[in-house]
Amino acid sequence: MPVRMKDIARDLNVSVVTISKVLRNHSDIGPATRKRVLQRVKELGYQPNWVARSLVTRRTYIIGLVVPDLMHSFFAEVAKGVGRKLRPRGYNVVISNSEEDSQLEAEEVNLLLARQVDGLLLASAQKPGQSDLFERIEEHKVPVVLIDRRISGLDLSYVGVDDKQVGLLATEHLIERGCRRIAHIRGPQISTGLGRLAGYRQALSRHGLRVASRYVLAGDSGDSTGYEAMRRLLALDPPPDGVFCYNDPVAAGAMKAVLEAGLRVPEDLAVVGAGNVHYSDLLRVPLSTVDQSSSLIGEHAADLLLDLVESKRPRRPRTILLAPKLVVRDSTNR
Amino acid sequence: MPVRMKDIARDLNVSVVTISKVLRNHSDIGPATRKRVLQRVKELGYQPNWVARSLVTRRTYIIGLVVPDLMHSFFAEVAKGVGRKLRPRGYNVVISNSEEDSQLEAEEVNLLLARQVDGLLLASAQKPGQSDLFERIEEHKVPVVLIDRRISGLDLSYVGVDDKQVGLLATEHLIERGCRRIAHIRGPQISTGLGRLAGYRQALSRHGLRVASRYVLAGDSGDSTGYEAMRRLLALDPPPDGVFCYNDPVAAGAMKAVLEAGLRVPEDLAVVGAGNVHYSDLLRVPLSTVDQSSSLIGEHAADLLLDLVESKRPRRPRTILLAPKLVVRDSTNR
DNA sequence: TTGAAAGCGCTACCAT
DNA sequence: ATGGTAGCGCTTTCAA
Repeated sequence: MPVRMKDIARDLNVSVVTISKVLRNHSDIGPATRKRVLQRVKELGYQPNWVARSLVTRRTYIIGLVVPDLMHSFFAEVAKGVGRKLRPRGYNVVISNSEEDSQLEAEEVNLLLARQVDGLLLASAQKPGQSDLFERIEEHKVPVVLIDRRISGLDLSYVGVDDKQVGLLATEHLIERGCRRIAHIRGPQISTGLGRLAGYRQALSRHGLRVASRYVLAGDSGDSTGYEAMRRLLALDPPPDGVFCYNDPVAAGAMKAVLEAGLRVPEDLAVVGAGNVHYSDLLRVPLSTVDQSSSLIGEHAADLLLDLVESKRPRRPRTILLAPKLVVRDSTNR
Repeated sequence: MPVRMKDIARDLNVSVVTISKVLRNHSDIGPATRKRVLQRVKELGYQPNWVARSLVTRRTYIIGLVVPDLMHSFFAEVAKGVGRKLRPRGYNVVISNSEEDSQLEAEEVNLLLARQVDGLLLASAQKPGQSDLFERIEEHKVPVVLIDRRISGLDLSYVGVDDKQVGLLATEHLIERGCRRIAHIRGPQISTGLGRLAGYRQALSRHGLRVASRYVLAGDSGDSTGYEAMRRLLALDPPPDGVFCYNDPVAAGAMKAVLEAGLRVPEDLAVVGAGNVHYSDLLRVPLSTVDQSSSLIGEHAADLLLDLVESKRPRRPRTILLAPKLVVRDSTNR
């Protein structure tokens, strides 16, 4: 039903090959023929069938982007950055949501591989050594760039921020603002969560503060866990006077719990998040946070991946570490 | 390099057809052969090449989802709902960001059509009659379901809320809370923006309030425009004592402007948004809004589309209108 | 400058 | 129950 090259070729009494060459700006075509072909292509509104083309070229111009949660606007922003770079180059992006589940993630990646994607952008929920996912990717020889989360022991390209630095910046800021009982609501046991935790610990010990383990609570990455964790922290005696949260959604949830308990932010308890998602400025108390230049992460990752995809010979993995930046707002302004 | 059916066939001394049948659970294969095949498939980690399969079946199991802005978490939530329904059925979703630009949107859709997507989910930025986009889609015989925004004059399946009702609910709520000078920060000139505006007007006239045109300001859909628009509203004499905003991001921006001007929400000025995005509860003043069951919209749209895609014979377009629900929080609590 | 032939990896159809 | 043949729409190679 849709127009094929064959149809145009028949109309014009030329071969299919000629059409194909014109459409790909092949040089060895006479100007007259080229013009006739282009004319007819426009008349019929012909569009090449990418499935057929992909089968022979082995290039789909599809990039797979796997994120743990699109609702977390950090990842939406990364996705936007990725799209901004990839679209003008003719690529489409398939976005898969792993829901922070490594099993689901593996299935999604397998599907993407079966679809012959040209490359993979992965904010992985895998714990190290948890699966053979990366071996599969390796086998398929599909280039990968890790985003936001690194996987230890794997020599893959990576774009993200220095997470230890994130933890350091946030925690030292709290210390500098006079907090002395600083809690941390941790993230998952992946590079970001562990790195920020390490930064938190280092900041405390660097300033001679004790790391009280009861002040470190496991959460995961949503605002409801921030809320729950904060309620438990408030029940401690003495409660903390500052908290560094894994990310902004967690911090938003935590802040809600603090205010609900009748305490003031930042006077009674200062709060810092991480990620600088765009609504942080609009929260009950505008949230101090550590900016990760999310859309830049997406753009850099896309660039790195394009380089891998389009270079003929294998290239060494590269790492781009962006410097986190502290953004001070009211939630620590005391 | 990757394993093909041909390889397995050779190993096992059977034909490619046999492999193909086993993998698709075709009935007419002997249990012994089936077992041998499955065994070898597992050993080699074989995965069917979807590109090749698609070329012959004319089904890609890819659905295109076009949204104006992924960063607006309403659409991220819709996308999540869509994915939740489609993934278990073996579909992948290509998400395209049109950035509220109808030109860009048309290009994206064309690319998706060239990719032979099985169906299209479209939150369109097209103004009526603006382009031949829908004719192209029609030609390709690719099923479409419109999301959130309808296009007048087109008989296409649609899932969304009754936008006039959204405007009515929000505005009547403000009236009921004692507001008398009610402003509206409008959205773009598409069904959602126009519908909500109509609801706003109807609510006012129903209660004998004058619709002062200077109280209706054009915005588009982001928080920065909400902020700007609100500053202009506050400069009026008398300023409004209530405002209904096109959506939650606009409302968040508006609220920021109000508070910055030293006024109180809701005492001096009550604010209502629309969309009930998940962080609305966490804003400076928790935001009253009209819920649109965003992820349900995504799920229903996916269902409708699947029905269109998988039914042999053409089906009539269907419309699913979800009832908007008022969510009262502090921003109107007076 | 043009095109005939082969083939990408798979499935549909029809024999056996 | 199994497989040979043809073909999906395109590109690649090579000959004319």
